[in-house]
Amino acid sequence: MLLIHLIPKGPPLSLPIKTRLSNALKEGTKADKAIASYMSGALADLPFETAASIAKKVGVSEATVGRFCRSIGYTSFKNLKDHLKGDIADYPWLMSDRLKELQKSAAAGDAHLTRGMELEIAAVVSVYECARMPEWPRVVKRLASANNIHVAGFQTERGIAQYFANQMQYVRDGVSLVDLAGGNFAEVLASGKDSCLLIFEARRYSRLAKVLAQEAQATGIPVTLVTDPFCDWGHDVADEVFAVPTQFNQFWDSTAQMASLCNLLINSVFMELGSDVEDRLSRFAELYGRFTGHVGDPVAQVAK
Amino acid sequence: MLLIHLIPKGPPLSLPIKTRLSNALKEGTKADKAIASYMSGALADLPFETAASIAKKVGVSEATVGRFCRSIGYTSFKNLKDHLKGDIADYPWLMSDRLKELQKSAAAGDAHLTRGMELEIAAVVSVYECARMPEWPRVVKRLASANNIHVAGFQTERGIAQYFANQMQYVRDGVSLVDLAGGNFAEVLASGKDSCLLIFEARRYSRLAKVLAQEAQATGIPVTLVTDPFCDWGHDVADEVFAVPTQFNQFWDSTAQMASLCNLLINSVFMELGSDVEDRLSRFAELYGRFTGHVGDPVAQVAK
DNA sequence: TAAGGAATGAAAGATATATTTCATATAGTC
DNA sequence: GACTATATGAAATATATCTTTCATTCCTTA
Repeated sequence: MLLIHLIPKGPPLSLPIKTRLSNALKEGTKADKAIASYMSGALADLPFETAASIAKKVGVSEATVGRFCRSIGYTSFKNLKDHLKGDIADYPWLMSDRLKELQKSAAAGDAHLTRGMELEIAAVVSVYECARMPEWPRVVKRLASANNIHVAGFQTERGIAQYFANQMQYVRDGVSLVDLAGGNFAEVLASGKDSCLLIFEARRYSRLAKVLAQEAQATGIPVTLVTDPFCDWGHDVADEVFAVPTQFNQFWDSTAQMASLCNLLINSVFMELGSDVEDRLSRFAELYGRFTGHVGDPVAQVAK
Repeated sequence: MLLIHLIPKGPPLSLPIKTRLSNALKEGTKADKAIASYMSGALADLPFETAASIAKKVGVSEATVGRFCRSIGYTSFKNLKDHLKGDIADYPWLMSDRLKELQKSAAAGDAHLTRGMELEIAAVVSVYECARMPEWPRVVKRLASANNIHVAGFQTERGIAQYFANQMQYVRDGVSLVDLAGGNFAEVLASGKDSCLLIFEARRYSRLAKVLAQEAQATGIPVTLVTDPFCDWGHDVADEVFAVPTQFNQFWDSTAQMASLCNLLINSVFMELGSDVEDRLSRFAELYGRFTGHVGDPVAQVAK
């Protein structure tokens, strides 16, 4: 990168922005690549960004963003945005445009897929409805205060359970993923008074989930169940049941949106714990070193 | 119009912008109407405009544009632009009563949450856009035909990787989750010519993902990377990169929507494999007995 | 058509955003 | 490993953008 400012350096004439970005992706400096990479991945968001907001996200300085824009041929970030408008005028920024675009291409190919997307969006809405249910705060309080949290998921839901457990472990101690290695659920059932259990279940693949819930409840451990809308036994064996839609026009059910619920739940617990958890995250940050300096990681987020 | 500034006057919270504009078009003052009219006609250009630029076009003063925005419920023109991003609410299938209900209760409680939901919905759209990218069919073909599929995810993404692997295992043979137990990636790198690698990564928490990708590519194994939009090294070490949004107004990033991409990918592979996989699933169904008779499980779905 | 209230624009003030400078860090070269 | 050139970030500066104040205009209504 040159030091002479003010003069756009890059490809002098109007190449499309995408081309410029992918050139920078190959030839640029480290920071350049980072910026170019983010920009090309989030083209649709660019109009809403500022040099500073991008800088923060990719972890470089505001100045560098400005310099980068000059290095690929614009005079400034603002200038880049201006060109964005005309340069690829048909690129959709507005969600409604993006949806139209998808529907258009669906007409050619598979409308099936677009219908699936609509269902999946509806599922997201459902998930956020869960967060407004009267039992939600109760679950959150329990997950924040209990001594032990056991998280269970079998078959295809094991991944979801693990996802939840892994993240929750950042937020608090005493979170464990229920393991079947021992052949029974001793770890859960013997874990003392102040424990609770969160089960992810769907498709009735696994009888285990029901058995576990029953036994836990018999032992006096509160049970929260995240399942699909077809589960008929949930309310009998769980203190709270959250139903997440799973049918999105795909060849079989998808429990993907349970992951969204996971994060929502974790976020609520984080809020509940308040500053306690911040200390914890700072300690983690030191531990891992590599956390620092990136927005979007716990420390940076908590700090703000 | 009131003279009290600072307090947004209009419909208190999250009605779609179009609705607000058309209300203003009926009820507003002369200047309001002019602005509303221009804005609704040029929604797609708004991100590039400033209060001043609109003022000039419409023939009012800068101040009036600001006041107008406040009168329809935003705190400023900039605030209006912010809401434009990810504003999906005027899509008929989203105008479900449930969504309206949520938005209403958002007025009472946390608009924050509803805003997060909108962002998450936008992420779903992004995911489905991935499925229309030119590299998508290539990845699908590879995942359908390769001898071995290695799936990797570290730290918080391990759960996602597991989720994908577990489901993919129903669809085809030779799917394995990369394990770090051995301390290296021998299992992947020594797995022969016809292998491929799918990595879930985010937040730069894990250097491992990059190392793995590099080594795999050096060995001639095709690498597909699913990551967040902030990954700056993806394009260097992966044959295909899919960026999934991760920031939903929560205290840290959420990679939940990667799970949605997982299912989409699995579904595509299923389609690619066609009837082969149906046989496989039937065999599974017999094996597990308990599958049968339930809507939403593989057999029932495939049958229909 | 005069009076009062609301709406508006001009300009000053406040804030946000971008650029430049300069000191430091980094990468490449011998 | 020292030298050079480039790249980078922090802080200062400049610029753009938005908000507020206040005087004026416009509208309504008696």
